[in-house]
Amino acid sequence: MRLNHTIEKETKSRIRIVAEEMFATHGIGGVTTRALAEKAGANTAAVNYHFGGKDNLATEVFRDVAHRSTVRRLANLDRIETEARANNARPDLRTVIESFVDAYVNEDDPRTGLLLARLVLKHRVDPNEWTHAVVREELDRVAERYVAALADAAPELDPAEVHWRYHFMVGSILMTLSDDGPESRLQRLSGGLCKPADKRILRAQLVDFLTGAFLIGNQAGPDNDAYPEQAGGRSVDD
Amino acid sequence: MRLNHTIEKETKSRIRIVAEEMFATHGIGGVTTRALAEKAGANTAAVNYHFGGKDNLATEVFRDVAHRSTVRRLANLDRIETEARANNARPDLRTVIESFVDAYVNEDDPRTGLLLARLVLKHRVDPNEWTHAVVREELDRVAERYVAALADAAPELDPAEVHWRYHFMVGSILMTLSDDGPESRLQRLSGGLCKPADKRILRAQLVDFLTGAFLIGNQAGPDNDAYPEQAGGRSVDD
DNA sequence: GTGTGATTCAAACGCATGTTTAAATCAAAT
DNA sequence: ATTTGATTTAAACATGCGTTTGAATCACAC
Repeated sequence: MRLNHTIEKETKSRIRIVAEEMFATHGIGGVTTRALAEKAGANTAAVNYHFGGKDNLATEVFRDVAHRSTVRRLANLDRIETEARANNARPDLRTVIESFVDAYVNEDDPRTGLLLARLVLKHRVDPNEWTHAVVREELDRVAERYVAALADAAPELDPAEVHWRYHFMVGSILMTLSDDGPESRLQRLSGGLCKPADKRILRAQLVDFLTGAFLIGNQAGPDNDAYPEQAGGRSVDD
Repeated sequence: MRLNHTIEKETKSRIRIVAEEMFATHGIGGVTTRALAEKAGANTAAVNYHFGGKDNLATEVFRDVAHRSTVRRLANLDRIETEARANNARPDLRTVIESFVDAYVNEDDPRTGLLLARLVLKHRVDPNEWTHAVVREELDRVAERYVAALADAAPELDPAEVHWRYHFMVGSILMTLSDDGPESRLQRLSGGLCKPADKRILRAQLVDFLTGAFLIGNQAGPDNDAYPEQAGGRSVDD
């Protein structure tokens, strides 16, 4: 085995670090083996030599990111629930939501949330062997625990409603995170009023939005089902 | 010019129809020229002959879908606002949201919403010349009009907040639509409790969720900023 | 029928990308 | 110095894709 104790880091480590950085910046599909190797100062073949292929590298990177976020969120939930039990109270809805959002939107570590968004969006747009594996094996646990916590914090909602709203919540968070950068649609349409890059404000806005969304009291208005008409009037036979 | 009045439709039309169908089913990146041509009973070269390339075909299909939905939504908004003015009242928040959701989630035409979701998600995951053009030229108008209508219907929110929440709303709708099919994460995690394929229920759930999300009354809880700690204990110094 | 322009077709092209190969290089052990 | 096994390298390979080509075919006008 090579024991290079010189200044330069091991090639494998450099590739791993550059990969995470590039996946966050350019998205998963936007990173080629060649560009990645070049930026890491390594040969193209080194990626396959050390990781056994691009997919394995991506799996490793995203499994790690997902795992870190999962551990942190489960710990947060544990703390919140323990604290609530100590007070003989239900966990506070806003607190639960805040802790969830915090894992994605955070001034200190904007990359983790962005990477998670990239992962899940890629899994949605074109699912994969490895995206499937990472999502199931790393993210499912968090979802289940949070659904339970939300059900506990919002006891007026029945179980199905909690599931629906949890997924709506994830959707709004992920789509907003993927709207980062100077090309941001939100920033453009708001005429610069909203800056998604400011994670502090983004987080506050998300928490306000989502807390309201989980509160009950949305009795159907008088004219529900007011939009049955459809463009072109297609029939319902497909 | 060829004037084929026989039973079989023109090749161009067949390609166009099959393209829309396949884009909805497999996503934009999941459709190859070859597969498309085969399913349309045409030669691979026919796609380029009739449309001048895959991108042009996609542009045409999605511009059309986006345009139809835009026209319909603007008409709906007009009607709502006219009706409100006639009653000397603000437009009803729930009604506005309902009309927005309706364009994406509808029992009669599930494909339009799915296609719109595919378009915007593709634009997010890897933006393009043509996705950019279609989004800007067909969807921006709707966004602006709806932001205005929502601001009118929820006067307690200041303009920036309305923009934020509009984009959160779009996010939850699109992510949910892209979670269709038997592989649905929502369906799996809810143990079959939620069926995204049932557009009727999906729409009702979305409207409930979003109406709550646009209501004010989310004063920050007692322990706001309760999650400054970050994995590794980073500080909040930016 | 013949000519004409539009359309269809099988085949090939060009390109980008992930991967493999086989030789060269390196660091450490002997 | 030699050997050894790990690593690095340039180059080639394999594949999937959108696209182009040039000949064949078709519907129609004359």
